[in-house]
Amino acid sequence: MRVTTRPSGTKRICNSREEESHELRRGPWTLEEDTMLTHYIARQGEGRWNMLAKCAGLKRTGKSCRLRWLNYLKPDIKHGNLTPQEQLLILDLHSKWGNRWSKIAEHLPGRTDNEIKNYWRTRVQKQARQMNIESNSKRFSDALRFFWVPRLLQKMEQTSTSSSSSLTTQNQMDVSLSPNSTTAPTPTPPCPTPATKLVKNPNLISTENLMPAVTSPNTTISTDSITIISQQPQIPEYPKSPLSLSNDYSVYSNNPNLDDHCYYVSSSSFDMECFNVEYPISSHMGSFYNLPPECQVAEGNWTSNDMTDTLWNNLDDIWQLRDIEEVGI
DNA sequence: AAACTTCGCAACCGCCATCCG
DNA sequence: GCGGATGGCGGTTGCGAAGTT
Repeated sequence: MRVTTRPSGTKRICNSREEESHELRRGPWTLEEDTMLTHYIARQGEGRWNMLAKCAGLKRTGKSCRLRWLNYLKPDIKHGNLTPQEQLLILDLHSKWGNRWSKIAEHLPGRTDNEIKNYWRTRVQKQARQMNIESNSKRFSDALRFFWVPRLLQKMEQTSTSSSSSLTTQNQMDVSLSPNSTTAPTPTPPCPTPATKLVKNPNLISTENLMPAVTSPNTTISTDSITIISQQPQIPEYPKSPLSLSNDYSVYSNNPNLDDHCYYVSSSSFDMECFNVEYPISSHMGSFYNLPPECQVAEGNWTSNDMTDTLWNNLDDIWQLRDIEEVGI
């Protein structure tokens, strides 16, 4: 099949079996086309897209109609920016499943695989480029864990404090913790996040034997993992294992019962105002909490080049310390 | 203000799996 | 079992908008 693009936005499909070679439109959909497609699906339902395209009088391929419907016209599609909760969930799920966009999209109601894929490529991978590292590398996943995730959690908190009732509607989250905590050395929160607290749910597994005692009011409980679980819909196969924006730390491999120790904060008792963020703190993370003042950045510019340079330098220090510990020097 | 660059995202493409006659 | 039609997925492209020089 030969395809020739035309300036008019249509292309001629030359097919030996289809000598009538009708014009097929390409490019952006017009309002009229959207209306035709929407009305047709409202009457006849979706599916059989090639047939649908013809019957609806659309000069589009079935695939194009399907894509337009699923990614844009379908009534339950959410438009607009991804919320911090959704972003966090994407980071989480991508760390588990990789580029399985449709699978990830299943856990974000109203969001399409295309949108998530675009988010990853334009935002997340951009960050990796700025840091001059591979987006699928361990270093980058560490960067996500140590800086991006806390940042998103901070945004979530800010959002919740400004509209505390919003959590009862969309995107209710659970935070699950792995037990592999180490006591943080009375850390100041990682930049630029203020300290937040974790709410323990007494109705669920007691964490007293899982979490080291907190040593001061400003101490955050630490963990190597944060899992955000979308509550709607409940999807059985959602992994309950402790999360892992990067999960190759030895503490994981040394703990075969990790799942047993995982605990969940019920969304019904989820109080964002005293929501406790667990920052990933390992024993070598002391330096992480002694970040220089320049790390304290204002809202909105944490991804600037200066910022990433600073963060990156600190991550380098952390990794060096980790390497030294692992090698036992 | 114009030229240029970067960004964000809708849409397309190619491949693969499944369905169905 | 075979082959065409269809649907679904992940990767890529093209273009308008926004930002920068």
